[in-house]
Amino acid sequence: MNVGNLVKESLKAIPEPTLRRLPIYHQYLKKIDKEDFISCTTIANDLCLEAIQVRKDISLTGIVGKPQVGYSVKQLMSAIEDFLGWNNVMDAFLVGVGSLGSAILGYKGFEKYGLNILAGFDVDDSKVGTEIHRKKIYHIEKLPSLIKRMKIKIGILTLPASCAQEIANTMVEAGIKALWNFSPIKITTREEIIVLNENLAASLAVLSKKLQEQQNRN
Amino acid sequence: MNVGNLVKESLKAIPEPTLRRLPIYHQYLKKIDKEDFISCTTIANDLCLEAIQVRKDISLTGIVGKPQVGYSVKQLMSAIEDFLGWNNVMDAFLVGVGSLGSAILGYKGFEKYGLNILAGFDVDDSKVGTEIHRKKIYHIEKLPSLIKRMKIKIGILTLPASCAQEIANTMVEAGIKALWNFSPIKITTREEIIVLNENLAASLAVLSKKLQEQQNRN
DNA sequence: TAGATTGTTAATCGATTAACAATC
DNA sequence: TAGATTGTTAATCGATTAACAATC
Repeated sequence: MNVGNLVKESLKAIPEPTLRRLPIYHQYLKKIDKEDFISCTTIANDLCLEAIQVRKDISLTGIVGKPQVGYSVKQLMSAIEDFLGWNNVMDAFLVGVGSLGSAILGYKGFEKYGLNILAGFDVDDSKVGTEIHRKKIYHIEKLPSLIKRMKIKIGILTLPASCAQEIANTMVEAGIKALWNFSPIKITTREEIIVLNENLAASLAVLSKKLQEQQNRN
Repeated sequence: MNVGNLVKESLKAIPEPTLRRLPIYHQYLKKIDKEDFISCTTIANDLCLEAIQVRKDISLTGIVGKPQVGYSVKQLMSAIEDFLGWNNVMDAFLVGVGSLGSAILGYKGFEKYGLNILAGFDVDDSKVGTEIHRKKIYHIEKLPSLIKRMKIKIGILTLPASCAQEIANTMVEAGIKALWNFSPIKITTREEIIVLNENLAASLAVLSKKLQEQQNRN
């Protein structure tokens, strides 16, 4: 692969399915890091995937393996970390400190994955001013000014359906560039803003419909 | 469409992207249910989708619209409910009553979406015997016998990476047919078991990589 | 009727999978 | 060297999108 291709390659967006599998490879490699080298066949077998798919995903991170040997586990892990930006931790605000919001505030794993939740926001005066899992909770009124002052780019929404879109709009106006939305409603914004809608009802629909289909088959 | 096609159609699995969008249409329709009829163009515009995609999704639920008028909002909502089985509530057990597990135990929305979490399970003796959000917490030892006795088909995993696979295996042996996994590791099982892996690291990878790409573009 | 909308068949696009050459 | 594995190009498959006929 020549330099021209590399440039072209880097301009092409990475397929979303690949992005979703890379952390799974990393989680898997963590468990088996006694081994020096691993082949994509082994990874695929253990994760119920196709070897060719693993190989293609890995090639997108830019790492090269050794024929007859496989990939260096260490090298592969750190290539995934670099590729996904886990070494450049980004700050985020979380809005809506209900039970799901609190759980996410307290999740220790995010910093390893490049995300640092700085603070939480809520309208509930009994929460404002307290700390939850060591993160300060501010009144939602302060959200726009703090987003601007601290140049926060990522917002996490754990809000009721009724106000999620409105608060999302406020945050985007204040300069937020990416929204991770756990509210039970789809958030829509200007095209250039990244929105990732995590919809529990959507996932549950997949689970229960597949279960129905499975039960009907027998 | 004749009866033969209907039968053929019902045997074909519904595409997963469609299953994920149907609940989003429902959440959207709830907000605007003053209107009698709605066109797929309107739905698509409001949800940033393509009209043809909405039309195709809707057609898979079996509902028919009226040319020049659109779809009856009421009819469409109840068709989605029926199609996704929201009227046949299924029981589930949740394993791992940490902060995420507790949040999910307490989420009121699931019953509307056809899921009733009956109880929680944990190894922590300070939790066993208590109630969290009105759900009893049992020791994980009792999991297999209760799954068998109550014929539970759905398990929700909110466990640390270190024990998630092992407990999943136990549950499948006891008769669980579907696993909804929030643990930070991919769960693999026998082919006929439905597994839905919700991996926060995977989602975060999509969000942060897209944000990187977006920032590099400018 | 004219026109807007649905329903269906065909074309396109992107991800997965297959085939095979390159490598150690 | 032979053989196992990677890397790359081509084929396949499924979802999205386009085109257009059917409908009220």
